[in-house]
Amino acid sequence: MKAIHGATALVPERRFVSALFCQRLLLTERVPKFTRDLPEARRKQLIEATARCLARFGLEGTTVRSVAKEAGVSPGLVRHHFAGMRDLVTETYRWTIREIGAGLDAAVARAPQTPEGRMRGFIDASFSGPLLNPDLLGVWITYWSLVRTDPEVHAIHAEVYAAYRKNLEEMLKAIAAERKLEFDTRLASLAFTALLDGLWLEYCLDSRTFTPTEAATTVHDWLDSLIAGNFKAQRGKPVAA
Amino acid sequence: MKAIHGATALVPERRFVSALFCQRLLLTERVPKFTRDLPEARRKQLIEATARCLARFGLEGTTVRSVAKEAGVSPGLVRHHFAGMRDLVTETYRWTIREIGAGLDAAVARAPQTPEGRMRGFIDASFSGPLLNPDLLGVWITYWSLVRTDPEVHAIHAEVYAAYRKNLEEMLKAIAAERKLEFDTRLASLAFTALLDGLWLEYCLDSRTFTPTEAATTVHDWLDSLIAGNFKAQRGKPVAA
DNA sequence: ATCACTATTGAACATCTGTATAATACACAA
DNA sequence: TTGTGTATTATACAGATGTTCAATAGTGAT
Repeated sequence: MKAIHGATALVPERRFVSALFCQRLLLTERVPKFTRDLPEARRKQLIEATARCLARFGLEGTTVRSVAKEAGVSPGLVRHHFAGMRDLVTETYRWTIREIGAGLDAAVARAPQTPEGRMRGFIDASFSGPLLNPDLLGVWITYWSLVRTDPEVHAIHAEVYAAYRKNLEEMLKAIAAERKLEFDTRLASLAFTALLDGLWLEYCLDSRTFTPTEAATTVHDWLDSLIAGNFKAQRGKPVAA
Repeated sequence: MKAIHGATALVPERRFVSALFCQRLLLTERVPKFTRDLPEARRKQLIEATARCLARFGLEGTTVRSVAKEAGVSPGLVRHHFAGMRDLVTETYRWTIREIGAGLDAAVARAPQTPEGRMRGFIDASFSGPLLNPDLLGVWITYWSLVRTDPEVHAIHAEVYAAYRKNLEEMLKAIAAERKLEFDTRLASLAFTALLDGLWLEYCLDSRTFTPTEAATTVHDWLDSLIAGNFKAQRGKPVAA
């Protein structure tokens, strides 16, 4: 389906006019029509512009022209720095993953360095800061869509998500060892991520339903229950008819 | 971004050749180039074709032509039965919601008619049958995308999801009354839906990570814990630093 | 200053999109 | 069989899309 952009104006048409710029004008110096940038810096600008477009318009509304407009450059530049739109979106995927992962890792590192402390830091970080930005869901939905369509993105997803859950499983194992608990850490990490992601998804879809604090409380309570020894999932337990 | 369709062939080009058709040919009767259908029937065919396209190609790959091809009709027919692509996709949204809702309601009705029995029937139905079809996620992702973009779809979502959770909250209240438990049913239904939806999402994204049985077991265990009195979420409880 | 490099632009291209519309022909009634 | 309504087709159209490419002009080196 063709994209239906909302309002026409996406980004201020005029370039940013700095003091230096005005000074140049007064001194009748040459006014540059554009500024050159190192490829690395320009790539980052384009990636961030792509993320903003994905958040606002979804994959269908993220085009060479909308990204270029958002970044304040000409459409041709996109193809100069990336192999194509497909490449640009995939790179934006990788970039977003790294950003979020780094943020979570930092939160865990800041938390009290006990097994439980790290886990609780992870929970709180999941419902605060940049992860609570509903726009992030717009970007993430695109990735889910691509995970289903694009084999390359699917491979990236499988790898990243396995590491994500393995990391959590290690934390849960540490808690189990510390508290001398016995439970299936694989299923526990599965339940934990499902609860966390489900709450995050629902909050981003409609933030009026509950507060981030309530979401965090819900997961903390789940962890309380786990620590109290109430998690008893066993692999292969038959489902009630 | 423009859609990148996979293989060229989406649907068999040749129409279905029935025995009756061959008989007509042998008898040198007139061979109809197309068959007429009641608008209602044709609308349903187009809606189902749209759902298949959404599942395979996502929103960007679902076009007037791909839907028409999938349904085995000419592109013009789409506009004859629907106001436009936007209308067709929205109707497909409504249709999918009704299908799933009816399936879940039927499963609940088949279950043992006790508060707990209905709840467990709901859980099992969520991880069996048509809901386990990973293609459904492809359709659902489209809706999430539209919920963020289209105010009309957002309104539908808010309404449907509120009813969905209210229904679950009623079931939880019945359990609480039966077992004489005291817990915040709103937060409990929130946690339940988050756990359920999170597991469903992850399974559809990568079905090799765990089995549907394990997913159902996880939710059943959560319910066990609730019934055992371990759910103690209170509204406004401060989050641990 | 001048030069060389290349980041950047802007327009052109074929293709795909949703929509509009005239022509067609199926199915049913008389 | 003939006539009628309309479901259905086929084509046309303007606009949007990804990509290509020659021309331009910043920017640092000389």
